[in-house]
Amino acid sequence: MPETHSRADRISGTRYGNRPTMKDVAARAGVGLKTVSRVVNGETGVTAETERRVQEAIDALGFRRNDSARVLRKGRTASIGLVLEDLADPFYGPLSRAVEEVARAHGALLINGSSAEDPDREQELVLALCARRVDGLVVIPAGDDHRYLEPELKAGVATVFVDRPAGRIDADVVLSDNYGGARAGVAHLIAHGHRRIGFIGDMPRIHTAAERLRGYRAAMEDAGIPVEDSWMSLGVTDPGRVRRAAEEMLSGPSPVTAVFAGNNRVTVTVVRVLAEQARRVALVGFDDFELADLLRPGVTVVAQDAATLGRTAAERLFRQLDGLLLTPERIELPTRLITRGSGELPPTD
Amino acid sequence: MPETHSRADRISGTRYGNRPTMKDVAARAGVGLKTVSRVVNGETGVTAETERRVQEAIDALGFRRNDSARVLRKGRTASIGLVLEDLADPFYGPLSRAVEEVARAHGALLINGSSAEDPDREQELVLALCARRVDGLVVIPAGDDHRYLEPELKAGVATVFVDRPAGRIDADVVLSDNYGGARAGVAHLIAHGHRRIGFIGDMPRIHTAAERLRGYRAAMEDAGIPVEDSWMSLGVTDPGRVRRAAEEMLSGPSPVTAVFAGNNRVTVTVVRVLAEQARRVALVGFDDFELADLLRPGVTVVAQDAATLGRTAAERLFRQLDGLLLTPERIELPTRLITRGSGELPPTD
DNA sequence: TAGAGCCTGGACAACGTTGTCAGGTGCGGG
DNA sequence: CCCGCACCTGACAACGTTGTCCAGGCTCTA
Repeated sequence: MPETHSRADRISGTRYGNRPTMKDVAARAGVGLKTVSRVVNGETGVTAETERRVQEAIDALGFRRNDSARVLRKGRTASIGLVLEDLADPFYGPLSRAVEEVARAHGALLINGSSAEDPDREQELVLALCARRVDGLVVIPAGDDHRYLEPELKAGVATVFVDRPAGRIDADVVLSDNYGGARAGVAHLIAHGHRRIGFIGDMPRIHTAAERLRGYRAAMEDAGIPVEDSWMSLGVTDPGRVRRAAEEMLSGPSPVTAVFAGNNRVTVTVVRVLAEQARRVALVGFDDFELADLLRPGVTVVAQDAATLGRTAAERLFRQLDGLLLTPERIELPTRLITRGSGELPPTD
Repeated sequence: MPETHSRADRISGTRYGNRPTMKDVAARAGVGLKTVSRVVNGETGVTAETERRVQEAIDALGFRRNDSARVLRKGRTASIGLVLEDLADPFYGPLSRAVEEVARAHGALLINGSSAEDPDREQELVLALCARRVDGLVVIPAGDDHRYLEPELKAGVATVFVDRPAGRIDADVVLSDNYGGARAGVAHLIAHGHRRIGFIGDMPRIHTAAERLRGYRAAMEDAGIPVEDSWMSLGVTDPGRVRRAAEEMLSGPSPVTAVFAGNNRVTVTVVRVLAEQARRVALVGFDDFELADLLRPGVTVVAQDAATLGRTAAERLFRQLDGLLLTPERIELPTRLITRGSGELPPTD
């Protein structure tokens, strides 16, 4: 007989779902069902001898408690859901990990899904998670109307929004100071002598993009600089179009001498474009990214702390679950300007 | 009365767990329980009028099917588990996302957890996922003994290992050609005239690290170059120690003229160290990373495709679930050498 | 030695859903 | 006019677990 069993053996041998249950364990150990339950859950009131017998049966049968059934009985699932835009985006990795760590500390598992920036997909995911009866939700919203969550909130699903506020419902939200950060970043460029400053950002229907745009406008207005339309490119994220947008504002009738990039993906593409330019163009990006310090010049950024964002949200979620939070709040975390060279270049007309 | 309701209202109004059930919907609609089930699941055999009444009750009560109970009845959970090392590592983001996409295409959700490279934590996570009765598991193993999974495999939990093979059990595995990739990378350096080549990698108990080391040794042996101990640094990953290791092999009695970095984190740190050196040292890294092309010189790497790794594994998982795969297999994906400059620098003694 | 109290173990219902099956209604054909 | 058939609907059990409650046996004390 060969030493390795093929999967066919395994499946046909014991059909899927034919896992041993507490009943089977009880039968084998010659005890009652409830006694097995007690042993499995480490409850008191079982003789050492009985416990040994039960444990033996558990090991022999390869029994593992079915948490689905447990959930049904107990009400809580000890799992939380995280809905974000794209797990592959380096900004969300640390955020997700931070949420996971907090969940782990509370004995909960993390289910997560990517909305791909699509409101319908976000809703679909969120509702699927609610159907699974996750105890709580951390949501980085793609859509701007979350009334579909009303029944869930009523039913007691803890919910915290991150990075962008919820739309048309009253819920906790943890976000970065996008407006203040962008404003400071653009002011930094102005302080270094720039007046024709370009802005490349995402669609203004995305809250963060709108706020950063607002910060850009505010900084320009503070300095009394009228903004020309050709300096702004909104709703542009894919590399090809960002490239074109950057090239246009660099070569137009009143070419910019500096660029403010609305997020990390945009920044990276702009870096590429600027590297090809003959003249030196200043750059400040929103979001820090790895190796920004190793580029020549180093890239000056407005940094937000994704991990802290995630940790703060998750902690708030569990405080909700403990019944400690009564009123939805808006928590805004500060950003930090990190100067590395690209934002300190003087204008070259 | 204020327009916003406090969370206290919501919770005390309807206690947690007091969600409407099909029974409630049935009572309100004046129909039987099973009829509600039929409507909710889109089964046939319900009058339009009855369906309308039921739908009305559903909307009025904010009913949502409890998938936990459904799972209990049906046997499958339509969810799969992904256990990896660290979600925050840029290598795992795309992998995780790829797994998610495949899961989504099969109507399944993804639960994931980070093992933090700790075998105990890996086991804890895997077993927790099994207790939730995930239909399948994609595991990037941290440990090297997976016999604890035997009962689960017997019970029919589909399992695919990724990036590193399972230990002491017979299971599907999808991995990159670490040995061949490293060998090609080091051979590339040798072809450019280097003989004193350093290797900085992770602990050899990690399969990928061991394979890459083996590739390094093979390439050196192919060229008839005896390897000196001082050129190798194993089990080193945190930036501080990588830095020290790199500095030592650059300044020792027989200083290296080129470095092969065993993974992306090591590569990045080595780039930093090399940037501070007076003489030019060649570098080839295992794993590609964003912006590698923008550095001066661009960093030559042996690239593996994390997304393909994840997609391949997930697809295989679902084929297992469909009962189509009978024998565990080992699938090895090729790597690709991407030359960007750093690996083509000549030796400078 | 008898009664009280404690400890251990088991029977039973319930969690919310779905599969099975049988009952009831309306309609068409023989 | 009645039978049979198709169609719709609902009662009931079952999924695997946990909470409640009770029975029986033991020890301890008066």
